[in-house]
Amino acid sequence: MKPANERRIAHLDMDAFFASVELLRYPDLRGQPVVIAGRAEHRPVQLADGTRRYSRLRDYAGRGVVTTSTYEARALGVFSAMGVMKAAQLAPDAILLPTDIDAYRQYSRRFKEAVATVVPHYEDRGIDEIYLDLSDMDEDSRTIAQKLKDAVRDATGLSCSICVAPNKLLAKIGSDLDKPDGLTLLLAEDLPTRIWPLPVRKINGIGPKAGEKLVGAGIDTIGALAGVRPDELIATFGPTYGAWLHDSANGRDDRPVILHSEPKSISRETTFERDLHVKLDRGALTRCFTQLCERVAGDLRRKGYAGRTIGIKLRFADFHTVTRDLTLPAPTDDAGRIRQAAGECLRRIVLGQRIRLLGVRVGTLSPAETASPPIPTQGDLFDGWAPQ
DNA sequence: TCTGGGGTCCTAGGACCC
DNA sequence: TCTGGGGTCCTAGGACCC
Repeated sequence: MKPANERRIAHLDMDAFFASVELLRYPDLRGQPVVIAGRAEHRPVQLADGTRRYSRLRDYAGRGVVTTSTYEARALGVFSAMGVMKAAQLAPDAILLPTDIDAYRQYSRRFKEAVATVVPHYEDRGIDEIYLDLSDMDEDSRTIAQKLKDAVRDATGLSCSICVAPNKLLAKIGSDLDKPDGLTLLLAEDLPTRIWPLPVRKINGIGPKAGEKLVGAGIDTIGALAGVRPDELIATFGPTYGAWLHDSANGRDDRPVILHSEPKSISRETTFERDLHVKLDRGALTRCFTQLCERVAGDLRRKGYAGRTIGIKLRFADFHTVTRDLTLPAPTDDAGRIRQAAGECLRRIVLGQRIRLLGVRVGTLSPAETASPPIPTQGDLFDGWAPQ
C-alpha cells in the first residue's frame, strides 16, 4: 500500500436508494414525501382510470420502522429507523410504500456492475455503498468520479454521491457533504475548514452512545474532538476506542479497501405482530422457531456454508435482549441439527415475560463440504419453559 | 401508537492447555 | 498450603453500521 497521504480513496453512496428505486416505478410521486416501510399490504392499487391509489402514512397500524424516505419526507423530520407510528404523527399525508427488497437487490447488482466497468474492483459495504481505491489510476480524481456517476446513471437511472479523499474515513464523511448527486474532492489540508466544523456523529463509528457522551462533555464538533488530548479520551473510552477517536478526528485512517471478504455469520430473526406468551402461544412460538432454523439452513445451503456455532436471540416485551450460543464439534447446514442445538440454547434462558422477537444465528462458518451429515430431530421445544 | 432485520467488531471472564 | 505466565477457545453482551 502507498503511504496514507498518497492514497486516493473513493466512497460512492446511492442517494436515498430504496426510495429512488420506487420513484423509477412510480414517477408520479417525484417531488412528494415518500416513506418506505413495512411489507406487502400497502402496495399501491391500480385503478380502472389508469391512476394509482397510494397508502398514506396515517393508514399504517402496528410495529415497524421507516426503512428510508425521500428528501421531501426527511424535510418533515422522517428518517430511517424511526418508528412508523412516530413518523405518521410528523407526516400523516406522506405516501407509504412497502419495502421491495428484491427490486433493490437487483438495482444494487446493476449499479455495482456499472461501477466495475470504470474501476474493476471495489469494497462492498452493503446494498447501496462501496469504497474504491483509485491510487494507481492515471486519470485525475474528478474525471474518474464523473465517469462513475455517469455509468451508474446510465445503467440505473439513479444518482449517487461520491467523494475522493486520502482515506476511507474522510471519503465517507465527504460523500455526505453534497448530497444528492454530489461530487466532492477532499485533500488532507481541507480538514480544518471542511471536516472540523461538523458534528462528531458524522464520523462513521461514533454512534448514539459515544455521541451523547462526547456532547455531554462539551465536545460537539470533530474539531473540538481533535483538540482533546489522547490520554483523556483513553481514560473515558478505553485504549482502543479512545485512540481511534483521536486519530479519526485528526483525519487519520490507514484501513485498506478490502476487495474480498467471507461472511462470519448468517442469521434470521422476526419481531412478532404482538408479544407472544410463552404458554398461551406455545404452538406459534414453536412453529416460528422451527421455521427460523429452516430458513437459516436454507440460507447456508444456498450460499455454500456450514457453521459450528449455533445461537439464538430473544427480545422480551420490555425490549431487554438475551443471546445464548453453543459450539458444535463439527460444522452443519442441517435444519434438524440447528434446531436441536438452538433448542438447547433455549432451555438455558429463564422466561419471565412475553416474547417480542426470536432469532437464530449460525457462526464460525466454513465451506459447505465440511458439514456433517443431517440428523432427524423431533421433540416439543417449548415444553421445558418456565410457566408465566 | 416507541424501537426491523442482517450483519461486524470489541470486551471480558472462565476453561483449558503448555 | 500458595501461586507463574501465555495462548486459544467459548460464551454473553453491547455498540455500531447499512
